Amino acid sequence: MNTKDLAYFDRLIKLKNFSQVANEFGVTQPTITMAIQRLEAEFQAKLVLRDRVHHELVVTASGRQLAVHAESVLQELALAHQEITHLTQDQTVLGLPPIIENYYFPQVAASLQKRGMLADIRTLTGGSVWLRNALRDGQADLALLGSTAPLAYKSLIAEEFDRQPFNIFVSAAHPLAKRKRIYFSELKQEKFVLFNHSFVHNTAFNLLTRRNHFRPDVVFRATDTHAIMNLVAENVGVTFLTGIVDQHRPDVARLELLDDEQPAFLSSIVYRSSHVLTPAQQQVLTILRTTLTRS
Amino acid sequence: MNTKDLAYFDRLIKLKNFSQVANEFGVTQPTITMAIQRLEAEFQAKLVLRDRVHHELVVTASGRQLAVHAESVLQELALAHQEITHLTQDQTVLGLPPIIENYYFPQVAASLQKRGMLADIRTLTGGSVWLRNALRDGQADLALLGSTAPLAYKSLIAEEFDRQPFNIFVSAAHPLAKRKRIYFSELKQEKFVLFNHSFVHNTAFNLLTRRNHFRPDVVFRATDTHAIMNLVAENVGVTFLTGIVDQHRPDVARLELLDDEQPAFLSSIVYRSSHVLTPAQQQVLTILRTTLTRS
DNA sequence: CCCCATTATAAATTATTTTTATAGTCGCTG
DNA sequence: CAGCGACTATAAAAATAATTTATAATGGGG
Repeated sequence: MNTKDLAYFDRLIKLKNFSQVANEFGVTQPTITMAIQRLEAEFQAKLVLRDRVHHELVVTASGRQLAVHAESVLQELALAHQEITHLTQDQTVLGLPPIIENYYFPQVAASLQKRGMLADIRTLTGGSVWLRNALRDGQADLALLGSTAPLAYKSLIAEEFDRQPFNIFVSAAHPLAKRKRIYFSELKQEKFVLFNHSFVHNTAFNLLTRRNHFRPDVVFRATDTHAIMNLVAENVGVTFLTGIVDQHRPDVARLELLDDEQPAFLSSIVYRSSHVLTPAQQQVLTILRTTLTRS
Repeated sequence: MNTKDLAYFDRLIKLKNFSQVANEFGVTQPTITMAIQRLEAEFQAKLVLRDRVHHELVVTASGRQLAVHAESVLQELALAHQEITHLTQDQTVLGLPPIIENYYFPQVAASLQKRGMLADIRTLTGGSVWLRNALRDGQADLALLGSTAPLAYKSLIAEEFDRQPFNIFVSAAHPLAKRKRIYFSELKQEKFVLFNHSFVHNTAFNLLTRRNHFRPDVVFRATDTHAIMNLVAENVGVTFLTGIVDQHRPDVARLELLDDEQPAFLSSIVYRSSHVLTPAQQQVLTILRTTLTRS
């Protein structure tokens, strides 16, 4: 079977139009007709029904079933391409969420530089949720990810190396600024400045708001710690971040949370279980482990 | 790309000999040479090195990486074939471990028969561990599985419907037969007759022996409850089974375990998350749910 | 040195896919 | 209701791709 046929089929399921699929792939329309016929012969089943009455394309149960597998076959092959490209170029793509990039990466970078390995590393920045997908899709080979619970995905191997509590940051001008510790429930009336949705902070934050039965007033979401801190300093709102971002700013105060069973920010080294690490990637992994794991 | 090439490659990685692979597929040797060259061109990387000196075939890092994905592509396609065959024949293959087949299935079968659906169901018998693989590989569409912990596999959906403690069964002639309850540690000196390894009972049993620091004297392993019970009745050994197998035999006594945090035998309805259920399979699922879930 | 077991290469053959050209279906519209 | 437009199907020809046949190349061992 030709994987091209699966690619045609995959698009057909989505576009529901033979001619459009043909266009997208730069082939003629009968090519798609023939491809589908080949698949129908191969699997001995009708995959799509041409319902001319309601002029739409109906995907049969078999078609839906094949679509599921076609997609993962194509995904698997794309992954193979990505990984082998990185492999032959002896390049390592390391995914880093901004908080981790700021706090943990400098030590790692120093260690890598000493061994002359920093040049072979490309970093990829994004929220932990987004990076987890990038890792799965082969855009990254290794990643340092944040999470609120230990990462347990069959396709990924995660090695936790740190665990930090979340803190509340308020402007020095804020009435709460003189407090050292606070219960989350005391923040019901506050305005919040938070990370945008692809960050795990939200998972933890949502857990706490749910547990304390309130709908937080989120006035702004940003992608960058500094941006958030600047807004907090200006008293636009308060924020919810890990202690490690503490920049010792005189205009922002950090408060610890007093709640029981608080969520924590776990940091892990993560890579695909299906990924064959190059010697260089293996070395990067070792350096990450030795640099980050606190004894 | 042709999946045939991946199949050739997959075998080549294992056999490490072009001619043998050609033989297995009933093609000539240059076919394999060409297939590998096509893949090497496609992925722009050497996949195997022909080391004539030590006359063996060396798989490169890229080759190993591709092998991982090739295998899962082929597996995915085989699965698609299986599932679509079941789909078009409107057949449901239901996996049942023998204990569940004996205890839970009769009620289900009655319910299915009433709706005239029993004929479209083929059952597949085996230990829970074996059946889980059969389910993954598409040999079964649905299964009732036993486990000691909730089943959590990304590729499978499991709905727990019952939870039973494990019991000890001894011959009526056995000194322990007059007891009603017992600690597992009291069985250190006993001989055991158990299920063979593909049953979850062993997971639970091993947990208890490890926790109580002893190496059990397992005199026999069988695949069938009746066989085990007969051996127990003959005082060949004692056994470790769920209470539900209780056949109210006068020659065998059942003892409850007094240990804290005992493992339990969980029964779940399981199916592949990637599987598109036919209306018939959907119905079977509903019947399984309503029949098995105790309110 | 020749033979054996391997894998590679090239040309011929065979198989498969794609294109070109055209037909069929159905709904819509004047 | 004829004709047009938006679809998909079919058949023959053309273009590609895979496989075979025949033979070469490589290196080890008798």
